[in-house]
Amino acid sequence: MTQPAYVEYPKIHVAVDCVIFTYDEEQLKVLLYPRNIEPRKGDWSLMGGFVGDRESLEDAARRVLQQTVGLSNIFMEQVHGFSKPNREPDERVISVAFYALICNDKHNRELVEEHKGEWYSITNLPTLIFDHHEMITAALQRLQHKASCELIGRDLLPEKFTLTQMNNLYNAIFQRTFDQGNFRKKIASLKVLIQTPYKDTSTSKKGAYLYVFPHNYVAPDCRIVKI
Amino acid sequence: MTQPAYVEYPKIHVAVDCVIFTYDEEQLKVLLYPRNIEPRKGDWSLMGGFVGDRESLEDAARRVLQQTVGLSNIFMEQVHGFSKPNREPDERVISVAFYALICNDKHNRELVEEHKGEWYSITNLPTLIFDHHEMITAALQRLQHKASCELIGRDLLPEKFTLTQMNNLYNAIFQRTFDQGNFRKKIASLKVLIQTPYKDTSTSKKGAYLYVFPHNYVAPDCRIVKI
DNA sequence: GCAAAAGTGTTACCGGTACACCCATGT
DNA sequence: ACATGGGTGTACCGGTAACACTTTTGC
Repeated sequence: MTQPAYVEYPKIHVAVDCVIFTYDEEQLKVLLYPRNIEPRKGDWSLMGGFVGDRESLEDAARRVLQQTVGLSNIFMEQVHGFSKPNREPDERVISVAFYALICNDKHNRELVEEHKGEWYSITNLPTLIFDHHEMITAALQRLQHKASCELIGRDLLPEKFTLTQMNNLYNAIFQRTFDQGNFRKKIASLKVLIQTPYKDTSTSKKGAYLYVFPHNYVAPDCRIVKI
Repeated sequence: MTQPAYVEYPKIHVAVDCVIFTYDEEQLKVLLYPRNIEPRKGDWSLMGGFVGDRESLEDAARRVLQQTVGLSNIFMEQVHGFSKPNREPDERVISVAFYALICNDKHNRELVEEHKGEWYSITNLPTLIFDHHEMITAALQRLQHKASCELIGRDLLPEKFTLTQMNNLYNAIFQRTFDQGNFRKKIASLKVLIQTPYKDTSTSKKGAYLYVFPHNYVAPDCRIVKI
């Protein structure tokens, strides 16, 4: 409702924090930055930023991503609002977590290094400030859910990729091993990927066909279980 | 990160809006309130409220629910943050939607009537203010997802209920018809409900056994599809 | 007896899983 | 020729869907 007398109610600092995923060295990785002030100096954190007066949460997240990895037009999704009154020690801040998917070979490495950003595998995260670990956990769950409803990879793999790479990406996302044969059959049954005439011979003598997503690929509706 | 110089950044009004679901007359219903000021006077809205200085979003939603239906300890879940700068015409407000499930026969009807609240079937919603329709859509999707991962109903059905009632609840939530025989088999295979010796004879001559949830029922982990 | 809702049984099919096997090729 | 990763085939199992059937009881 939010009806009368707005002035009676407190205004609050609102921020966004970005869980930036990439896929590199057969691992799902998250971009982290070292906190450079006390308290918790040296602990790691997600990149974030405050929401401006005329900015939506999504706008703010896009701005942070642009400033962080130098990319616009990247996949991004709101995850959850974190709002415990004391979640930051110095000031009341409500923060909304987002996650983003970026191709490992497309982002601006200089920009990341300039701010001392480092990529950590999700299987081996360092100590994080505040509730940032919860944010990553929630973001990963969302990513897993998305990956279980549709074939992802367009935003994480190179433009051309082998089915083995796709398989390994899914292994990394779900932290388990999908059977090679069954995985390939599943992909084939989806009929979304396009096989190119090219082969990748870097990892095998036989060479593996490279595939691409169709340009107009839109994910089908989420097909969750029935009951 | 949200690091230095908080004072440079704007503070913003933050609100919560509650999508309150109930199950009544074989329909999933949402509680709505008429807006009593211009603009959009007479249009319907969700019940909401601003977030206090020392309150989490969840605390604020619980407070609104208490004030609205007179119940505490009800199931409730954060859905999504809505933040377009112009989503409310008069003032910048970021609002986080929640959904809640309440038993139709347990809430405080006088309190609802006092504020002119009315229950609308999700299949027949009136015109709503701002982005409240989006909020309901998003909340319903969350509810469907929850219902597809675990057996819900404890918060929507009476304490004792028949399998037909449960079946109809699922029909209402998913807006489709689940086969009677298959639904019962599925429920049985879950082995969570407890059959009581009592029968409900109000809707059939034969009478249908009443079931209850076990007191310590906790939903199993979400079993989404594999790939 | 009949209508109406509760409850059971039957069968076909599809998709997942496990795992064995074949293929192409550089060394 | 053989090791290596790419790629295919098969057999089984369980869950789902469709639908026919039986049971109970009030009228």
